[in-house]
Amino acid sequence: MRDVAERAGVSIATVSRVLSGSRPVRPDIAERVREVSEELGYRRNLLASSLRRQRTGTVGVVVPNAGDLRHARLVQALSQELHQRGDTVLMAHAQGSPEIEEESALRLLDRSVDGLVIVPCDVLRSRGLVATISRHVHVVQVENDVGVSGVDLIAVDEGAGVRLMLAHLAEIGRRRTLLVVEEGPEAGSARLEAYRQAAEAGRTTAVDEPVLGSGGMALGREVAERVTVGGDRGVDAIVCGDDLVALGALDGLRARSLAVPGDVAVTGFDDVGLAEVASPSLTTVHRPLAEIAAAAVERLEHARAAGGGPAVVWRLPPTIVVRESTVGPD
Amino acid sequence: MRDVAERAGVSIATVSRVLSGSRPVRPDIAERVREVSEELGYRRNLLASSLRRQRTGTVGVVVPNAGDLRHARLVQALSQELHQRGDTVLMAHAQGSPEIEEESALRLLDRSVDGLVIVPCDVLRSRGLVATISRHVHVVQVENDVGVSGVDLIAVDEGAGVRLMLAHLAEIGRRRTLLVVEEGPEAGSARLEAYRQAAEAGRTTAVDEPVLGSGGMALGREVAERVTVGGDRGVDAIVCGDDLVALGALDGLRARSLAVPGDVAVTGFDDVGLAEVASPSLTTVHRPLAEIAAAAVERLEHARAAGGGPAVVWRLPPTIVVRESTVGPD
DNA sequence: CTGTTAGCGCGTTCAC
DNA sequence: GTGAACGCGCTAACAG
Repeated sequence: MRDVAERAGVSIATVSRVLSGSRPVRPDIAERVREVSEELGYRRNLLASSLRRQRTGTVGVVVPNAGDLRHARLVQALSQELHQRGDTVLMAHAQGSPEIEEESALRLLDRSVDGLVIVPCDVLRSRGLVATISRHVHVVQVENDVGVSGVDLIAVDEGAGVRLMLAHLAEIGRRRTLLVVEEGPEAGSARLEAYRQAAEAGRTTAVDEPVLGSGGMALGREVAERVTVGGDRGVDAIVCGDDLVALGALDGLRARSLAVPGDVAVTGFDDVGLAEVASPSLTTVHRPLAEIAAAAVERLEHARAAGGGPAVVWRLPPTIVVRESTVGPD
Repeated sequence: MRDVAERAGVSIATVSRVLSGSRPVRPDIAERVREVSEELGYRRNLLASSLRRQRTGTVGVVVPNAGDLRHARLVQALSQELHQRGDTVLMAHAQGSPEIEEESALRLLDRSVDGLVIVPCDVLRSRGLVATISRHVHVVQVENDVGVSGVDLIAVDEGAGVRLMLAHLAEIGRRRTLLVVEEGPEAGSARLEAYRQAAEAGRTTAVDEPVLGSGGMALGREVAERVTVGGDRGVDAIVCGDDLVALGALDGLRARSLAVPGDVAVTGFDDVGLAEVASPSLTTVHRPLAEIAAAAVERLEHARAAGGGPAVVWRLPPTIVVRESTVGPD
């Protein structure tokens, strides 16, 4: 920076002002400074800048598992959004372990991130971590709520997703449904609740008790292999808690030579890459990751500008994507 | 840090030495310092440390598209590997555009990353960027080679993958193969070449000219719909350039009510999540992402320790994962 | 082994 | 509008 200042015949402070745009500088002089720094290939050292300004222009992103498509897409959306605002992403992934999550998150803190968005990997065991870091930096939780007061939460409105799907099914004359969701305190219960309410309100008919289980694809396959399909007592649509389970269901039905959606419709949840490559492609609830990312960044921006303010809880409405598994040729 | 020094009755330098472990300190004193800093909840400011040491403990990772499963898994593997070494990941994704890639990478440079691993998004148009950044920091390219001398390259040995797959097929009596790959200067040609050589050497029979095309799933579906299967002139295995194409092939064959692998086997390439959820599950070439990540990190470590040294080109051998689409029940 | 001091490269007070 | 000097928090070099 000294070199640039000398070559441009100005002081080092002027160079700083031109390059950071922190204060007005005479246009001709500014132009000259820019030329010289271009010429010398000079770039300011953001480390020094950050140290001085107490702001780094970096945001920490912590996800349970970076290799999972859902989180990968979220990171992508966040990264894109942050890039636009001139920020850089410091990424960490918990590898499914609260211990690693904690260590990673603290490391990001040590690097003085301006904000942190985290998908807590365990609703219970991540709680202390979120409480701690939220005392140092603005934190926004995504998806999972660990229940620390004063911390933002951005999630999708799971209940709305279920209602949307049931409405679609009702519209195409499928009211004899079976719900299959993965167990877990997280999103499953909200969906279950919404489903039960819909059944009580008569917007769908719960042919059987909802199936709770685990095992991803295997769960769906298993259910599909034993469910009674068609007729007065049978099911005409299997509503799955995520796309992977739905894939399993498709597989199980195929093994029985049942047609989808001819004999029975199948629906998923997430729409993060699996649904469109399934065969038949899956009608599914689309998780609005771009909107989630935008909302998270908006909250960080807000905190930066307005300081504190009360925490918010935003449940964003998902949309539904209709594909072959409910209205297809079969 | 001053506070800690005072409370522990030592100098600020001693605190630094204890916490960074840069020099031996008397054990009792060290213990006391650690206690005090724990007590005060003190954590050293890595920004200041980095500024002083000219090393940040961060590594930049640039991928074409963070939402793509292949790159997501790579980032995951890298992140894991780097976490172990105590490093943090600064992530950027190019969103498919060389311009954004360039801007992102330069930003990472401005943040003084210790090293950079990049999957160049365009073999031609990313060249200048790689040349530029490699003058400032140790760069390791992954997958795509932009052809700048002196820059490491870690990739998978595509030819070996094809040979492995053809050997497996031959072993189960499938020699009448058809190759279907996506066009592109990148990996496709290496596979094509390996295939042709195998055909000439009589290790497989190319029933027809290899199909080059684009469109992912649609490409595979289209080929499957028109290919002649079985008999003296037909195909008994479709070898696809990636799992998505293979998925399309499965779909196309299903539409014709042909059994996989009964009537014809299908194989993929990548094994990053799609192959195991396909139905039937896909026999595929496994891209060794963990090994690639480990190799990349090893190179960075090497550069850190040994300084320069000549650049390396490592083509890692893939493995083959046998699933239902070649040896299944059908 | 420990303390003192200088300075990493900037942004920001102040005076002018 | 511009320049000089201080300090962000830490580590490296030296002296003790």
